[in-house]
Amino acid sequence: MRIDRSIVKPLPLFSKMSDGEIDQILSHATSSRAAQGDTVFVQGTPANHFFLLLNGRLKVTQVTPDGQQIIVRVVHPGDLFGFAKALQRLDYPGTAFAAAESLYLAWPTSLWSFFVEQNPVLAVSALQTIGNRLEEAHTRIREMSTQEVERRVAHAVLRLAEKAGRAEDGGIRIDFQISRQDIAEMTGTTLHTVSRLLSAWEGKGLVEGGRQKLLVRDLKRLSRLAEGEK
Amino acid sequence: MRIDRSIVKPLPLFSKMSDGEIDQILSHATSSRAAQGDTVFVQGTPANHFFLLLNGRLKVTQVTPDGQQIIVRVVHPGDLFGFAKALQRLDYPGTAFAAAESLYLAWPTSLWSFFVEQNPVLAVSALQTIGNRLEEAHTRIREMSTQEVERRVAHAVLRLAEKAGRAEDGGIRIDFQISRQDIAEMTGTTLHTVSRLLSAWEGKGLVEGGRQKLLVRDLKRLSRLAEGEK
DNA sequence: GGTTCTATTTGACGCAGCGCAAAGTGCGAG
DNA sequence: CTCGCACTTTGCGCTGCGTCAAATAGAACC
Repeated sequence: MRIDRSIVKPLPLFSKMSDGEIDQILSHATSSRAAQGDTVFVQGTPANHFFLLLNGRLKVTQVTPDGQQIIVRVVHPGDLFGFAKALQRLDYPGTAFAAAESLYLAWPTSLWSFFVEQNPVLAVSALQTIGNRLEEAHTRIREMSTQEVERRVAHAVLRLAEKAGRAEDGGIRIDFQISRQDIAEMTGTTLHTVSRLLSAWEGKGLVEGGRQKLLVRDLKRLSRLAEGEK
Repeated sequence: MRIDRSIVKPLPLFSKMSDGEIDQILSHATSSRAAQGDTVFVQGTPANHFFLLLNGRLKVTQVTPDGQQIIVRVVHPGDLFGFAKALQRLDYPGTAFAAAESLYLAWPTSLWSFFVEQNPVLAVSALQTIGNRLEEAHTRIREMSTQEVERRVAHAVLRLAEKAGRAEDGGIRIDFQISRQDIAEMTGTTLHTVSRLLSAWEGKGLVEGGRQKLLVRDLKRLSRLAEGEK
């Protein structure tokens, strides 16, 4: 399968690589399509591949031994994902599935060390990628430790708007299907509380709900709410 | 300043390097001592160095804009810390200070890319290090999302016992000064609740408290408690 | 040995948000 | 068009844990 260089060239991950290097890496990749609801990899299975999302949107979830689920993160186009091998793991720590029709590249994990050692720039980039992700995780921990639910949910919605927002008349549309349950799992609360909050916000004209849909009408006021101003 | 190779050789980070490579890296390092309470770096200041803890124990904290504090992590001997540069940041995201008399190495951040590109094995190791840290962060998020306070505190204490425990007659001593407040900041609760829990546990013979001290008497039962069995 | 400072304990009280339950609604399948 | 399912909304009662407040106890310092 032939993948065109121009597709990945704008991504920060590849920005410092020469055309030759990019081609070299792409020559080992296979591209795949995932329909909405399809899983890309499953928690606990051997981590045989690592991936790059070209298009669409994925949710990565973890299930605890006692059956509770959380959303670890949302994968946006351009993100590397599923590189468990770099985490010194043999299996995937979570399950990734498509929240929208998605297109992604896959490489065998066995090539990871090879790529990194061949191409130190990739190593530095990858390090930055994980670094960012670590920082996101710390942000989430900080929010969960210190903020009440309403602010956390507001922050989560704002991040979604920023990362997955599409301008629309009257606001910013979250560009994939997302349920109250999903938002609850991203913020450590219950779908009931999220529903109540969104209803309240809708009453104040901040957002507009819908089945698996969300439209942010007043970004400014939502931001203020997230910052703790009542 | 001359640092002997044998000090760092047993650390996983250096395990795959040749003596020559290790010497090369050490030749750029300076070693420092921090007395209890000293800060190694401060949140928001330019990240001019990255570090390796040889000895002692550090706490890394973050303060939120509204003055709330959380403990991001505890640094144990052998850990790299403060490599904000790899996180694509120019300043330190937190403050590190010594919870016990500590000894550490420091390198200018400007050498980071150089080291990584010179020495791909280091890159892979560093990636694994951050990967582990990311996983820890996710564990914490998962716990905060799904578990009630008692289990979270139990898990935190168990981790401390594992990473910083020293066998002692009658139990495992946490090997540095740690307050109820610290434990609260590690688990996202208040010092009051932690104090109440520890008192209750002490009554049941699980732990033994003290001012800034903690001794785990019954690891087994504490583990069961952490797993949710009452 | 007393004074002071900081850490810890403990009690009393209140409420944010969870659990439970039931009703409402949009959407896809047929 | 209608049926049925999955998602959402909303009400209500309860409780885990935070907040406020005050007492107690080590440690450090003079």
